[in-house]
Amino acid sequence: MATIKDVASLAGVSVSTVSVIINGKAEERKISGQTIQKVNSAIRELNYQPSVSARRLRSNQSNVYTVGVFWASDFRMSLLSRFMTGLQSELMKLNTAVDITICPYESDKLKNEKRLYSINSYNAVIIANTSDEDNEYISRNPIPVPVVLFNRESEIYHTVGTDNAAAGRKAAEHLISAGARRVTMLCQKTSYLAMTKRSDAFIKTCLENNIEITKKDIVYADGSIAGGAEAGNDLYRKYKLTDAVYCDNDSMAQGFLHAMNKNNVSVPDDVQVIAIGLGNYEFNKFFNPSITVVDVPMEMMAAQCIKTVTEVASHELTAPSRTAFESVLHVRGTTKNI
Amino acid sequence: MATIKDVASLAGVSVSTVSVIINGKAEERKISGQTIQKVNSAIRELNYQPSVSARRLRSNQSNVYTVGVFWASDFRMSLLSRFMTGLQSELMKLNTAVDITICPYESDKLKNEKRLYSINSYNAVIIANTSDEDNEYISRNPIPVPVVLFNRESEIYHTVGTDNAAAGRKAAEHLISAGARRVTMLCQKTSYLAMTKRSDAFIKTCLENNIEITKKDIVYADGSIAGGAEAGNDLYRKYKLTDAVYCDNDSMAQGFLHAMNKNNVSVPDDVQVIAIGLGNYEFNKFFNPSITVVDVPMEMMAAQCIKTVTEVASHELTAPSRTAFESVLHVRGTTKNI
DNA sequence: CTGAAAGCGCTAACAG
DNA sequence: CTGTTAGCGCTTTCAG
Repeated sequence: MATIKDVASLAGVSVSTVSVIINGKAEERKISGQTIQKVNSAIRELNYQPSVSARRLRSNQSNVYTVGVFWASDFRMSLLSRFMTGLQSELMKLNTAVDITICPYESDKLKNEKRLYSINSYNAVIIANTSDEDNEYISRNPIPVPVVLFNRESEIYHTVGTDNAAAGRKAAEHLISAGARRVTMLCQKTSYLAMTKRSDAFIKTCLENNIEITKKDIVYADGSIAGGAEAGNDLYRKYKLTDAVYCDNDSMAQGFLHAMNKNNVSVPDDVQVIAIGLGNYEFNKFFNPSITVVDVPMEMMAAQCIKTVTEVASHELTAPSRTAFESVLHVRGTTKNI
Repeated sequence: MATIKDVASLAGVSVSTVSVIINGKAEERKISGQTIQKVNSAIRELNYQPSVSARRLRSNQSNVYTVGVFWASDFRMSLLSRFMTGLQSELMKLNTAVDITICPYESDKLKNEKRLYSINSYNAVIIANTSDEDNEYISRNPIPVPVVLFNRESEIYHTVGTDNAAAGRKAAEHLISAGARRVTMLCQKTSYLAMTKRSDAFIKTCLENNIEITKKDIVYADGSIAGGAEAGNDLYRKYKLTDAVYCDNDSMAQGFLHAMNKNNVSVPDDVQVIAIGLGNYEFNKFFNPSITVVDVPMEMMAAQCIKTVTEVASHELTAPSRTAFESVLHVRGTTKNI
């Protein structure tokens, strides 16, 4: 990367002249047109980019606290909005400037993110959506800046999450109280801790109520809306529809409901549906039919991430902390009200 | 903001000692436990934060290009995902490291964003969702770093957008070809250029086809799903439902459709609905009923923002450029197929 | 075991 | 009209 010095020497002038020109003060300082020309062509030739770091440092405004948010770049991108909304609400309460840099990463490839393992990138990082493999990696290879892990568990990092087991249990309890007898689980292909916890609790609660869930009752799909629709169509075609379906996320539920609608399967009369609410609250509430969810309070969790980050920054927090928020059941149109 | 120097003098040691300790090399360098204690308590007392700028500068291996994305912090936050997906797809093609910092701002208050008017914050900025007022402000007060304006117009900045007028026209043409005779427009309360362009073209096209749209045919709502639902319920209660409704965004359409569903109004038999597709493509496709939209290619536009930014950076672009992508009509279940 | 000092890229005060 | 230079906060090499 070319520096201002390189530009200066190529143009045959001093650095300050270059600086003056770059910052649009050429007129004011009466730099000759010729010099401006020389400098500009040097800039172009070297493809010079001013260094923001140097400028920030110099301008003493260097104390912007910079947080990197590592977020999976797949279909979970659609959950980013809700997270950012939560972050923002908390950031507004702060009187310090905080820069939020989004670092999308490929699932299972968190190890390739050099910015995670450099002290030169961010003051702190928030890591979300880690797969089991990613989690394993970061637990073995400590990250050199403060970390808040989102909805996962860790021995060495701060965590902010929800009571995933309770969420699975709540979903099962509601389905059972609504009269479900045979249940199908719609899960995401790629396994991660939060899902495992929910699923285990769901299965356990069902079993306690004499509903057995075996391998064949679990369907794996892409975690997207399209994935849910595909699974729904598939179950319908193969006459495998049970009287209740648990979806490990709301996107799949939306797709599933679309498939039911297309196939004239009545919800909740023929099939009841409950989902874990990860996406936009309104999407579920206003879907046709409106979807019963155990909502994960993403905004509160996001806000807590910022709180934790600032507490760490102010050295109030030393040992890894864990904060969990309760998920909340919203009974709506896809389950029966008995 | 305390610096490493302050820490050093409070602890009564040298800067380098502090640095060594901070970076976990105390063992390696055999710093005495006592010194470590002194330094750590000084750090805590002064609430010391290492400056990322200084670190980045020093370790000039990471001369990261930093782009600020200014995005309205209201309900449009839900559109951020789609934008980020587009950005990311383009960033991955690059071989340079680019940091994307999200700067949420309050609509009409862009003028308060100091980071926009400082050369010390970002190498370039992308500005989205500007209200008319915001646009007016930034056109009068030139921003000192390269700017790409998203889906707006400007004399002085680069713009990336869509053919808004064409989008409005396409929506009208489709509605007309589907047999609409009396049309209601559902628009957002806060006016902004893209909406105005679409609306004007929509109205004009209707008029050309002998459908007159007067003030009373235009309903203003909050641009959210809830806003659309409220407007839908309101129209129903007041017997003001026409045979076709144009929604200036898909969120409002979803809410509107929910209201229709609740009130047992059949879509598209009783009311046809078409929307401008700003949000997630899948949400509209898999909604019940699936929604006919004129889709704004947000991902492509986002990708182009990055392209433009890099072209500006490499000095290929000098005069303000404008790039526009075509919106595309997806005929689905909320309009009749005649 | 600890400190002095150079230098990352940039801007601005001051000097010619 | 243009150049010299100090210094922003930090890390690291080299000397004690």
